[in-house]
Amino acid sequence: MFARRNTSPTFGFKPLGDFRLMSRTNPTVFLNEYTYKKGTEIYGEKEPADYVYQVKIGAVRSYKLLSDGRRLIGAFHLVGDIFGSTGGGENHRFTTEAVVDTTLRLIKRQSLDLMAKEDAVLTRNLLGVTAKSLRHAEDQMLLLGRKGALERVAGFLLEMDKRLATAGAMTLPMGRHDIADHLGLTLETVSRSLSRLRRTGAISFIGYRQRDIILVNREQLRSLDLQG
Amino acid sequence: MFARRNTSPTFGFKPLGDFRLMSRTNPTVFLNEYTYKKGTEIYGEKEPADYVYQVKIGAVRSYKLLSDGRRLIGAFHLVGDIFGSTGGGENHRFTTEAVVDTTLRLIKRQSLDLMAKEDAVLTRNLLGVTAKSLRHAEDQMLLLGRKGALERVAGFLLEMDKRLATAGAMTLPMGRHDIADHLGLTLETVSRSLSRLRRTGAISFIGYRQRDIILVNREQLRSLDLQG
DNA sequence: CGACTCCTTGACAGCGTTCAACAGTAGTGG
DNA sequence: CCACTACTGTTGAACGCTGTCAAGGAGTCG
Repeated sequence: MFARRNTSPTFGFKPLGDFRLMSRTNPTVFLNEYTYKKGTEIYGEKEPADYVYQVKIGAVRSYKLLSDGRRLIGAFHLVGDIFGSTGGGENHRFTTEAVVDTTLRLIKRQSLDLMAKEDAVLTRNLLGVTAKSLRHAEDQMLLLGRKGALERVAGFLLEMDKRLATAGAMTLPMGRHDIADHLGLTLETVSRSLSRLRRTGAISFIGYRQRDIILVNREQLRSLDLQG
Repeated sequence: MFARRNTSPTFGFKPLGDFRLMSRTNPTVFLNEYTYKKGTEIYGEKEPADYVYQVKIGAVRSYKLLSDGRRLIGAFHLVGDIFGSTGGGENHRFTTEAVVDTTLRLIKRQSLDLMAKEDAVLTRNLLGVTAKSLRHAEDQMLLLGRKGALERVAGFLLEMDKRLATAGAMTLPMGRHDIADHLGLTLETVSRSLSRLRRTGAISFIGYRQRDIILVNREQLRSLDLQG
């Protein structure tokens, strides 16, 4: 159902200094860049975690599957986001795929771990990355456990608005199916919720592209998406 | 609805060496012990995170509320568990309460942070605690987003069985309402699911105490709780 | 142009919630 | 120690939100 071919990543070697995990005492961490075509797998669940990644261009989904095919997308990783860090664990806990054509920066985790043993700054940066993932997961638990469909979709739009932040309108990189599997809904319910938000004037689609969305009334969305 | 009186904790001063976060290079961390009566708050969401805690006796629930009163219990902390670490953040992200009369070990986070600045071992232990919380939250997302009621309850029983591990039977410290708010269900659905598991012979209650449960057929429970 | 993907919309079913009644237990105060 | 009350858990009935099934439109790609 969700089977994908695993295309070899395009190779691109390049030392770069923009990685947030960068150590201060050991600033010469060499980074590779790879480009993944839309839909290709970056790594699989339970595979050894050899790299940590940062999104340079594109978007990534990381998900878990139940044995009968049900899928939950734990997170979308957008430009600038760091993912693949397991917080010390040996294996990945999610499968990740490129949502669209995506370029990633890579750093070997082995060298990272060796450095972290003697580099408190780097370790604390790793802690920061892990803590950020934890905060997101905690909020997502509340959403999945206790919010209705309209609240989930409204909350998702507000989050994407913050993270994509392209003046006025935003273009969602992912389709309805991905959104549904992130919000614990079906794609039909996501579609109906979006239509309802459009009818009530909270959002607006641009032209025929159903992924180009304007948040017309953020206040209305926020009132739908109750906070703690 | 969930209002509780905040009883002052019983004071008990005691240096102890059993805290897993303990630094190797700085082994003289002094710990306090406090006892909280059933139902009392340990700390509130958004309060400054001044301490990290370890459960010595009892059980703790940590939860978030929506403004209309809906509650999601993100985690139960049982004997030995460490909680309250925010992974570097300044404020707590959950409210925590004692589920039953509970004794905790405390360590001042300020001293922890100061030490961690120069102590890579301690920082990596903090990272380990945070990573463990993250793993639990990730599994809980899958449960809340994609599992049915019976699967959730079966999975919960198996998890509690592992963590409580009292030969043969286990005594759940929390009531149906707490279980429901942890699993994203209502207490009625939890009760019905448990009754159904009892009727099908997967579990059994001991005497009249509905919190004393024997997992008669773990294999049956595992087949209900699909894994990835 | 045809096949495919993605999205929307409608009709209907089902799972879990809501509302309600009841029983057993624990807690409280006389 | 008992009576009273509150709390906890179970069960039933009806409702409603979301899922399932199905059809169709619009855009994309070869």
